[in-house]
Amino acid sequence: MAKDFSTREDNYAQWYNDLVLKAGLAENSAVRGCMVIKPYGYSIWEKMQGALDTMFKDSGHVNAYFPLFIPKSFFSKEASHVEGFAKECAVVTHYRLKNAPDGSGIVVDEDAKLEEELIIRPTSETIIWDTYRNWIQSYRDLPILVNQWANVVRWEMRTRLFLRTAEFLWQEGHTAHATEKEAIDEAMMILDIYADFAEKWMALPVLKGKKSPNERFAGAVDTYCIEALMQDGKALQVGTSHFLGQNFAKAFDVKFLSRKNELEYVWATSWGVSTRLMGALIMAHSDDHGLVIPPRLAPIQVVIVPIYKKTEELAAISQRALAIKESLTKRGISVRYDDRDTFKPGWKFTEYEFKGVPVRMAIGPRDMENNTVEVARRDTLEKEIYSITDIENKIGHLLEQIQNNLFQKALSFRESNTFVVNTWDEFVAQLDGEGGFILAHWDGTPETEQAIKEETRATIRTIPFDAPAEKGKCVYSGKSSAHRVVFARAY
RNA sequence: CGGGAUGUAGCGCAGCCCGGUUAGCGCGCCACGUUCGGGACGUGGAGGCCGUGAGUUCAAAUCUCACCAUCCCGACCA
Repeated sequence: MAKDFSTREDNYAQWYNDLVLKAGLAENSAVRGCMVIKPYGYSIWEKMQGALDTMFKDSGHVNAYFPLFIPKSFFSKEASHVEGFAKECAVVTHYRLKNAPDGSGIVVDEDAKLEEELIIRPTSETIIWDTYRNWIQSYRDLPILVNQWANVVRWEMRTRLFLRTAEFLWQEGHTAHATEKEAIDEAMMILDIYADFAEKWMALPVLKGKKSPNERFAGAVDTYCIEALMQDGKALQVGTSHFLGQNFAKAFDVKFLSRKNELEYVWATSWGVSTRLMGALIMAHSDDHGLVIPPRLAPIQVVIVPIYKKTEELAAISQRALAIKESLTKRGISVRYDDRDTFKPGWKFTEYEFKGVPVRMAIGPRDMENNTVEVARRDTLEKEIYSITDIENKIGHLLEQIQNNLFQKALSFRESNTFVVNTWDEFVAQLDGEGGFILAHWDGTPETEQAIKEETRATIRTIPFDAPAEKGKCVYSGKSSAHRVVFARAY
């Protein structure tokens, strides 16, 4: 099949990397740890943005934009927040360059040193809560339901395209509320939106739950998350929603007068998903033939390839193809008609397969005679001859079917890779074998979680909301536990 | 930041140990012709500061040192 392309079994990490590069999604840039997102990759991200943005707005949120730079002093106001991010911050110290006196090039002008260094945002809680102080005086100013689409920078040690880059794109929601309950409800509602998006758009089944204290966001009271399982048996955190309590309100002195005329601190949430979703999408569905993109996120949902020997044939085929394209477009399906004569049909087949286009149509002389098209679906690689009557509805249904099939496939993969484990030996054996989600008892202490992590590299991915009550003994300490949690090795 | 590996044409690699004409090969690219229902073939052609910088030498892709970058495995994280 595709040349120069690793298989999953062969080398999973290499397979992923090849896929991203060769399908034209992204590539490494001249800047360490930062990627160039190429047009095809970016168009998938735009689809994700579009769907999420609509969901946020439908639930009452509005978009705004805050600065890329944050004064250093803001960072130290929330103690655990600074501790969590200090080690990975890019810092701006000067604002001017000059020619080197010895003519060796451009150097930093030491006279242009900033009074106070600026941090390039790793996340925007601090600058936003500093701003909210001015926006909030009364309970009537609440809630504030703001989202921002932005880039952030975290100086990561080791980067991987989409999964972990020094600069990444994301959205971060920052809301302010009058009561604790309202803030928790908000954080939970957003988690539902994320889960809905993952399952309905990305065809990616996710577990919803709470993070253990060790895995909690720096500065949060509680972190809720959605967690997915990748094909190599490793977990990927795809989205988080944090209940921040009054931590940031206290740090930035954001108070409001309640109905009872009492001065109270504001309750907060923050939540985000990033271009890491691209990594999740790629790893969840793709195969050894290349990318597989769920129809609802595919920039091109249907590609039509003409097959002809002589140019005279092409005119008639094109007429047919363009008519089909128009009827599909009217039904809201995005179609590309690829009549380039510079590539052969076989080449195009492989190319679109590699790029994960959900449906491919071929129209040749036989089809012209029989009023048919050959339809190939990317998810199963099956081919079928369709009559062109009512083609737009048939293709519409097929796209829905593919979307559902991808979700079901991912779901059954997750189910068959979720294991109930009761002893430490089983626990270790499972991790060293096929991996997957491991349901095990945990005594609830950070010490045990830390010890397990050090010995096995596995972490508690989530404490599922729907975990049934079940008395048991911690796999590590043997102490009692009320329910199972989800362990896995993670990206 | 620790361990390992790799930087030679757009991509994948050979050459390096053992220094010596014009640095090769496959794919891709360009032109023309034959092809076109699963990555076609022929003929001709273009394309290289051998990662960067110092050094050793009459002579460096090749030897030495430093630096930079990338990938893999850890620690950190969305």
